[in-house]
Amino acid sequence: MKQKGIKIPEATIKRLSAYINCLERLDDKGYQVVSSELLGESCQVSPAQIRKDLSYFGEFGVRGVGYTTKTLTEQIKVILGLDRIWPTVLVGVGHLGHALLNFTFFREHGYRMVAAFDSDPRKIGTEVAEGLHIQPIEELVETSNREKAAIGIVTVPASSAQSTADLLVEGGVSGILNFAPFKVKVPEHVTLRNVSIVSELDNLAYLLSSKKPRRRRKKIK
Amino acid sequence: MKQKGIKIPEATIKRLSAYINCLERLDDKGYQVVSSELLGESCQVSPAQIRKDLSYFGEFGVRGVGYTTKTLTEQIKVILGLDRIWPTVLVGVGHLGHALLNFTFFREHGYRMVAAFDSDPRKIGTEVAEGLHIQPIEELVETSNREKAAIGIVTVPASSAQSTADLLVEGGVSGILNFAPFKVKVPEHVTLRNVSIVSELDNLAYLLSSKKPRRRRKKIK
DNA sequence: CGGGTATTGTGATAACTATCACGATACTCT
DNA sequence: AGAGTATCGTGATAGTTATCACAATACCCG
Repeated sequence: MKQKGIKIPEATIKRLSAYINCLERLDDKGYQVVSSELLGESCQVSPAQIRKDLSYFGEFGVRGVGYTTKTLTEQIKVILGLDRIWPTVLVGVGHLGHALLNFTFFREHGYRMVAAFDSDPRKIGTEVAEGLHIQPIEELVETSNREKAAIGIVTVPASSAQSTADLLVEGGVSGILNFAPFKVKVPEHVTLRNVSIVSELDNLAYLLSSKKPRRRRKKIK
Repeated sequence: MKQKGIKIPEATIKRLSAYINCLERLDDKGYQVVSSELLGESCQVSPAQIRKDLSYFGEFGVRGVGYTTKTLTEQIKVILGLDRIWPTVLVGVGHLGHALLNFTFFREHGYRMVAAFDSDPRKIGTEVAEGLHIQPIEELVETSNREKAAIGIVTVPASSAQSTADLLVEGGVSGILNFAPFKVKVPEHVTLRNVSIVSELDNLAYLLSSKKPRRRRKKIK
């Protein structure tokens, strides 16, 4: 067992999140116990990597046997802090925001969408997910504080990303997940993560253009 | 200058993509020339890191001066393969798919959406972006081949992610960007990248729950 | 109940990535 | 034109992350 000020690789955390999904899938398939090899195959990570990742946090398996699927799932959720409810607000209900609000995975992982905001007056009041009505930006700070929002999701255009982040900070959130293609700045006590969809595509483009020169299969002449 | 079979860190590619955005912003602000320090400040990367990243691909700056903003932007685009058009198809026009189809950034980076597919019969024929009408899944393979699609974006539910990927491969794409929370498998000649939005949020949850115990500011009593 | 087998947990090692420090060099100004 | 200054490019170094190999150990079976 470790976890005493030792720093955990970010990649490990990312994989832990993936393990949850794979474990749930394996559980559905009837595996009550999984080995690191089986889990590794399922989520395309080496068995050693999985064991190492888990070893940062304790001992969860039984030698010679493997891991109890359901138990391990629960334990990883505890590690990631998914054993509690995270009140979450979202700002910017465009298509992306709308998609996130209705993403059932979130609810399953403990994120509760407590409010959604948009600056477009025409959208105010619209029910965007069950029981969730769009509120004007002006109510962001007050509502966030009242609902004790812990996480703010930013899905506004780049031009208003910074002002949105500022309001969320004022609203008392501890973490911000930013989808806008603009590197916002937040006070030190607020944790920030940026998701850059364009960057992912660009990465793909790089791999395609640099790696393998390969031709499309044509009709055999 | 390098770039001769030397492997480039993936993180470098990710940053290069970010540099483009920052450079364009700085250009808008009137900077015709930028130093690694200025650029670094703008995109929150150390100056040394920027120079190192660029050094993998050549020499783009002038000692004592800096980089010509517009030129560097163009050169990074060449590095990433963004100096050409990438015919792209998208499968699964839910909210997320819809958001991506209308994301203007894509067009600016050279991705041309040539087709969109969905399995819902009610959506077929709907114009989802300018000049782009939703087609049935059944036409995926033929259309992709005809349009010489290079990239396929998967925004379908997890349950149909694998079958969608299979069709895209059959349709001749070289790369797949998968947003579904399911680790699809593709033949070796196809490059795959997964984007896990849940994983990003989980990462945030982990940081929040493990790092700093901090209390919400209440009214001063 | 003891040997055989499977599979974990982890220290050691290798591979990768970022940071640092400084030589190289182009522009500026007198 | 030469000294001074700014800033790049990069080899060396430090730090981080993944892989490996094997000791530890729990279950199975006769």
